[in-house]
Amino acid sequence: MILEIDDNLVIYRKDGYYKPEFSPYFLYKDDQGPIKKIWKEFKPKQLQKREAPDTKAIKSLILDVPEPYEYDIPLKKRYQIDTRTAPHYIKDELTYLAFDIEVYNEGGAVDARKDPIIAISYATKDKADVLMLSNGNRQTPYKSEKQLIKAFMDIVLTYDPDILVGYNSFMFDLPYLQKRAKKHGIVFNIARWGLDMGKKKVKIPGRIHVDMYKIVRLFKRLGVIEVKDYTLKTVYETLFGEDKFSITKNEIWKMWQDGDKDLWEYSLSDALATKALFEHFFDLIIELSHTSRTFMQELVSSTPGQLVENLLLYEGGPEFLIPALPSREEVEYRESNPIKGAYVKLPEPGIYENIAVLDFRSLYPSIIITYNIDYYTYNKEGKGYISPLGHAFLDHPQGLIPRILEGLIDERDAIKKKLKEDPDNKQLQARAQALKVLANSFYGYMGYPRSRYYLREAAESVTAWGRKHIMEVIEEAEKWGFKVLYTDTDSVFLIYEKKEDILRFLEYINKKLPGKMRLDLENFYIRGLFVTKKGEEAGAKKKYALLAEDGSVKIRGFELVRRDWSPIARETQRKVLDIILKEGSKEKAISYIQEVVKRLRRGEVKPEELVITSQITKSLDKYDVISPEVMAAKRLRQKGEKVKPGTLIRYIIAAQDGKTSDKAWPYELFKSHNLQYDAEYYIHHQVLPAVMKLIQELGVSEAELTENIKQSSLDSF
DNA sequence: GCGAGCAGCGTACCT
DNA sequence: ACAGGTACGCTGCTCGCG
Repeated sequence: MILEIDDNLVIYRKDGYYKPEFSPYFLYKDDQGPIKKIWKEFKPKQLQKREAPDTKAIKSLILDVPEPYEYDIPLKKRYQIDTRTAPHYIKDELTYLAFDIEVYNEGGAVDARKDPIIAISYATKDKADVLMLSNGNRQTPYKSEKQLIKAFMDIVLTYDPDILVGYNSFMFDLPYLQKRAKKHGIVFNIARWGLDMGKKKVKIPGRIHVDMYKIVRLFKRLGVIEVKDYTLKTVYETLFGEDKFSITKNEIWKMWQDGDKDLWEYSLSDALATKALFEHFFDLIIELSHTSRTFMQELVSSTPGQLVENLLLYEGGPEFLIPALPSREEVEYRESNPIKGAYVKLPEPGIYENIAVLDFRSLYPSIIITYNIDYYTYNKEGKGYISPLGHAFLDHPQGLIPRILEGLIDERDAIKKKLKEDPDNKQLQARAQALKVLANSFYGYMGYPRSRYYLREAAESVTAWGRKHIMEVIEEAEKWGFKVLYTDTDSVFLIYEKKEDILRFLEYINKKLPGKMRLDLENFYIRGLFVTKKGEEAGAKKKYALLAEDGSVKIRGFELVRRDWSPIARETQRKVLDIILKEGSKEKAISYIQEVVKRLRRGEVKPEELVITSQITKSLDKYDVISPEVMAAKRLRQKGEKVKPGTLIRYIIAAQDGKTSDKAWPYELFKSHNLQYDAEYYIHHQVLPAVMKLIQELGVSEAELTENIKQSSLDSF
């Protein structure tokens, strides 16, 4: 079992490592036809200096070769393609150790130059412990930070795990350990064979380093999980539905000084939670690795686009000529010419009964397979399937992406069958999920400007066929006498009288659909709500709530699903939606809203309920417009906190003069400065906007509600 | 100098 | 750094008024 292949083509197994004999090549055409040229023969001097041929260097050296091909394939990929080497992990043979460090810091940003490590926790399959640094109040075996770090190194080297698991360990724990060790004149080395770790990147030769933070971000992009932020606590709690032990981070230093047992508990809980996350996703990590032909170490730092590319290179490499990566100019050109996407029907606002939701099963993958849409089947002479935009795709031979997609979908169907007999089989579940998320990523990759296999004509044909098919369903449904409430991309909302009519309609449509395409019943709903756009008569797209027969409520788009709205507004909206869908009581909805307004005016609402969360996406100085989250972020930075792209800012609007952004304070500062919240802001900019459109559908006018609110505010004083 | 109206930016959502 | 379609808050500008 190969654990990892690094960029220098060193192959690591559990029992050792080796470097295979391998001569990478590129192709070029001349009068004689295609010729294979070995890289190191081409310009020996420049290239043999390096362990790994640098594809960029090669590219610049072969510009004078007529029609060069496949000169930019990374060495590791070239090796995988030519020797048919792909990951095959065996779960039961892999050992792992999760870990986490705590740092002493009395305020401001944590700084490796001054702040020592005070605790290191770890957890393996059957053991967990905390190594805590001694202090005046609590004696432990670790009298110095140096001893602490060495003890942890010993634990790793003795347990000898194949996989080292952390949470944000790429960016924090491992570099921090390295820096602190260096300060004490030792090398932090936990490699398997005594090799040094990389100077820049954190590398642990012989082991796989899995940073669960990165995995969580990848899984979010793949649509595997849904989390509101990426802290270990949030992710753990969303996944397992139970509270994780936590403490206030800026009290860690004090807790350590006091010898507080809760710090020990907290440190342990971080290692245990990291381990739990890893174990929860272990099967899926392995299956995604297998399916995308991506070794686990690479998978950890991959994007969905890379996974798709790896699979395409591996499957197509030996047979199809691999297209080169696009130049910067080409990427810019592609970016400035986006392709037309899906069709969304404008809904009529209102409350409806008896709604059936139908949707196409894997719409874009099924279109790609059915019409054989591919980089290699695109035909300029107009032969084959003609898309609604007039682009042609040969009906045979089968293209690379259609072939791969069909393989993924067929295998998934086979696994689904097996799962019927063995429903609790975790490995099969993970395999089915891996196949699904990968299949769903291909359309995006076709239209991804940096893709090797980008083809505008292909990507825009996929969406054009998608629009055509959904339009046809709308037309047919109307012919059948159904009211078509709403459609978005691949789903159709119909109002029905008898469920049986819907089933007959489905059967009729499916008989007419070509190839792999299929329309499914998603569910029947008792009641549904569509609202207007703010301040307009027209319906709002991508915003609705549906009450299913089992009492569950499906909510899309509303403020209550958005993290950049405060919990108080979201919770009030959720409650009002519930009242509307389940009871339809105007009075109850109004009195609930009044209660919330009163609580806000009386200052009874806790700060946690007022926190608005928003992400910073670029460097703080690059913002031209200072929005509330940017202002709050600047206040954090002033205090010494690091704010980078990707940082989530949690802020509260305080009662003071000025623009909204002037009043935006980071949650921590809001509390430590003993600020008051701006009740009127939360009433008029959060709670009321969130519920107004809902109760309008119940026939409550804005005047009626504000009148009630004025009265309720009088009552409260 | 001031408020209303609006464009553009920015974020997070839906499929 | 896999796609496009959409809603909506906020800032900061222009404009009309005086």
